[in-house]
Amino acid sequence: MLPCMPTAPKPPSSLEEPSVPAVESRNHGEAVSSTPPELETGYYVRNFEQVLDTVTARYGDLLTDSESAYAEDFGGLDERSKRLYVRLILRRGPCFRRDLLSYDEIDDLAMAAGELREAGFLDHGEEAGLEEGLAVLRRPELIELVISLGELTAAATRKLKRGELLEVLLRPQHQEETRRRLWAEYDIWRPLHGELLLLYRLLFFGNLGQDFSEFVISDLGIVRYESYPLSREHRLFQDRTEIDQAFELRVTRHQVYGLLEEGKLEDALALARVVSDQAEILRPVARRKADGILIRVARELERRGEHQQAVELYAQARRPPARERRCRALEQLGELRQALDLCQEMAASPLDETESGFVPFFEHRMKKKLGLTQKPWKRSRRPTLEMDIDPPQGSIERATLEALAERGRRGIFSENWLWRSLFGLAFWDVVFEPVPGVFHHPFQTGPWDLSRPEFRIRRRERIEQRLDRLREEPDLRPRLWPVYQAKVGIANALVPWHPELEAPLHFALERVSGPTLAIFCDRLSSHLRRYRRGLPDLLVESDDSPVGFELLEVKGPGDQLRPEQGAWIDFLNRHDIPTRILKVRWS
DNA sequence: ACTCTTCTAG
DNA sequence: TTCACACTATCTT
DNA sequence: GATAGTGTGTCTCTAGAAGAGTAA
Ligand SMILES: [Mn+2]
Ligand SMILES: [Mn+2]
Repeated sequence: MLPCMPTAPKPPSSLEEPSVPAVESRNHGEAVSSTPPELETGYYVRNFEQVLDTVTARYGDLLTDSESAYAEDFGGLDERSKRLYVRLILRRGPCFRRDLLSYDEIDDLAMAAGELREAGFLDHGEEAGLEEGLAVLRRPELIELVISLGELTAAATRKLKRGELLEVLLRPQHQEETRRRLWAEYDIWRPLHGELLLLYRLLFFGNLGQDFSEFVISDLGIVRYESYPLSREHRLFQDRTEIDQAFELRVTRHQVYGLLEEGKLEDALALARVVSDQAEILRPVARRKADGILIRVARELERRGEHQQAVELYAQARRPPARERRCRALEQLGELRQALDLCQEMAASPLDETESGFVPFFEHRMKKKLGLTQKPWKRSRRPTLEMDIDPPQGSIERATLEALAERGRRGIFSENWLWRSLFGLAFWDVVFEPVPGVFHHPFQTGPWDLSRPEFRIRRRERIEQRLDRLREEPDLRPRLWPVYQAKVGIANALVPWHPELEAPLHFALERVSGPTLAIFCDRLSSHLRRYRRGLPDLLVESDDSPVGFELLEVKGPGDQLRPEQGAWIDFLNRHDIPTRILKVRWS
């Protein structure tokens, strides 16, 4: 791990604006924003406070005293101290060297630090681990420190890398002296309560993948979010238990991944067992997270040949591929009967296409091994086309597209993005409809339930109506093009806006009819997470197709069809949208 | 002096 | 800070 | 052909500063 940069880059000296601003179309060339992006001084404090205030207002009754005090005490600081605290707590740290800190907009760092220390928002980091403290030093200073310990000569340290220098300093016999010298020679500052802020972030965003930079990139127009009314009366977390579970699960996941990285499977397993014990009582969203941890650890157990333990963890996880993996692990254990039973359970109610695709052959294999059948396994056949192609230069899909074009068949690389985009455009207003409880903060690219079956269920009427409309409209352009024009550039989980996608989108809009699109949207809207994968690679013109085009899933040598892909191919053919596998051979 | 990586700020 | 897809290696048939 | 493991790009921004590593 590399050190945090101990420096605080100066704000860029204001560059001279050219008197005649160059005409630059940023943001995908939508209307030129006339406002030169500029943020007021201390903008980051305002954003910070907005998060604290929102969370306090929405979750105040569920917060502990110390959690509430965090926001309240912060509010009591003066502006200077707030700025310093936010500057530091938002950086990687966790420790900083006083001599390398400098912010133009904070006039008196010492005074700010003094107040922060008094209010319990800053310390000298002596409690921090030595490793974290040492992270504030650059390589030359580490060398100096190593030499001062008398362990190595200057010459001997020359070639050592940063990590090796740290290793020397962290040796048990040197730790005490290293620690003493580090804190004697450097004034180290460490902002406190990062863990409380993490909780506030989780409550504000509902995840930890988003952070304060959302405010900035949004204010600057770098990312444009759709505007929708927030549901203030609906909380993402219903009670304290739910908050704790969500938070704990994220912490645990982080720990588990770290442990597995270090090869400490036993410790990871211990954590996984704790998760496993409480998996039953988790609500769906938390349950998914828990399942992810269980599956990850169980997978590692499988690799080590610990199939029995893997089976136990898989048994507590719901989401795919937990059952498939459990079947395979049971097979390894020789528990063929159990494997078959589980497999038939899956057959009765598959959770996704990996499950329904797995069931047939595995069931057959178990029956064969149990002596319940003799028949050989026959794979289901799908319409297939073969083609010889020259060079594998670039992607095989592109090469195939060119080869088809040479034969007078124009097409585009469509895969998942095209159909998701068309779905997103055709249902834009439905997606952003303010259904209660699905919009919690201003930086969402879609409603909270977009990927789940609830999306369809909760908007049943409107979705059915829209599908009916589509079924009446041969030409999609009058409906979708205006949406495209109006919304281009606005962040939407369904719609990527790369400029180079515009041409293929046009190509598709000229050829895909409303009734055809309705077939895709019907399926996608019913359970996006389940159906967003596996769509065929190419959309190609076709004269003898009832819909004017056909879809092709390109398969090179050594690439085989995945269950989700097979499921889409079968589905589309059932609905009279010609879809084939195109096997490519090198000529 | 060079490339590569990480981090920050807006 | 994931997820979907493809490629490669290895073993089995 | 089945399976596991790995690599790639990814609409969750991006220019620029500075450090690390390397080589001459
Ligand atoms: Mn593909
Ligand atoms: Mn393909």
